[in-house]
Amino acid sequence: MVHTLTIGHVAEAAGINPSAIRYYERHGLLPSPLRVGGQRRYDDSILRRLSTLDVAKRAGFSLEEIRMLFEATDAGAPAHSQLKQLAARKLPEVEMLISQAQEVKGWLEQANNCTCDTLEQCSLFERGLPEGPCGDGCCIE
Amino acid sequence: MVHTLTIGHVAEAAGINPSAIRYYERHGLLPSPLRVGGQRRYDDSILRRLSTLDVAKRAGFSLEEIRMLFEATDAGAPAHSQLKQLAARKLPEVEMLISQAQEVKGWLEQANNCTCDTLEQCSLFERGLPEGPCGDGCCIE
DNA sequence: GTCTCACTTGAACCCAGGTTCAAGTCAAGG
DNA sequence: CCTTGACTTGAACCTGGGTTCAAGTGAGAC
Repeated sequence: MVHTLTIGHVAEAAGINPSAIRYYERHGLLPSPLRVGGQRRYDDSILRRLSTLDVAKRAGFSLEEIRMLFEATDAGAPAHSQLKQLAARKLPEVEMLISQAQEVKGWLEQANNCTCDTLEQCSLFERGLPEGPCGDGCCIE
Repeated sequence: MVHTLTIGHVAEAAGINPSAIRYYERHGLLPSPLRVGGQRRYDDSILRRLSTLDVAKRAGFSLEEIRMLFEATDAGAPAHSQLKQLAARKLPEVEMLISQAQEVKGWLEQANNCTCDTLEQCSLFERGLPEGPCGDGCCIE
């Protein structure tokens, strides 16, 4: 493990912009790397970290949540328990998102059969979709 | 239909902030109301309009899309054809959202069974979720 | 010496959908 | 006349996840 990768190399290998790497570092998602002449130098382990970060992002975790996950496991906490905690928080959110999206899908399919000439007479806009248990507009943007 | 409602009354009746009503008006989603001493005065029809707006928002349309919908139907275009056009654009988006969210849900459920001590060894982060046909992070925020 | 290239930094900007703020106006009530 | 309260406006701010910009630095090639 030699520290030879510049930020540009890492960015290219990970398929992101250098600015994103600096952003992650500033926000505590990546450790401060060695510096050579002021420039960041990385070893291969950064790539695994970035890939983990990417998976976690796509799993719906916010950067703040990922930061806490990294912080805890870096400090020696067992990954599985941290992960379970996060998953337990996220699962209901995702399930809600899915059920809301399915409502919306049903509404859109009905819209495809609409024959109204004006929006005022259209029953699709009568009360429309149920608001969902999480209040207005928090699930579908 | 008398124009007696102030913006505050309308806001209360619709369950939104007066600032939101002004915001909608500025962005062409609501017609410019009568003014009495500079103040906006509305009749009941604004409530139907706001409710339609709300349903459309919850159906996943952006304010810009809703603006175009209102503009077209206010100009006499048949609502059903405008609606179908919008729905045809939105349906694939919503379906994609649902399938992505279901992937995420599956991942989270597996995370609940994880026994790894470190994130590095955890196969959930190996390649993780598929990227989905719409590229990185466009579907689940 | 000087060219170029990749890097460094902090600050400003982007998106949507509003909210909040400061400063001003209007009408009614006392 | 003065206060109070609701309204008016434009401008600035907020969220998250970065990108872009200006100005500067370091190192290697010529």
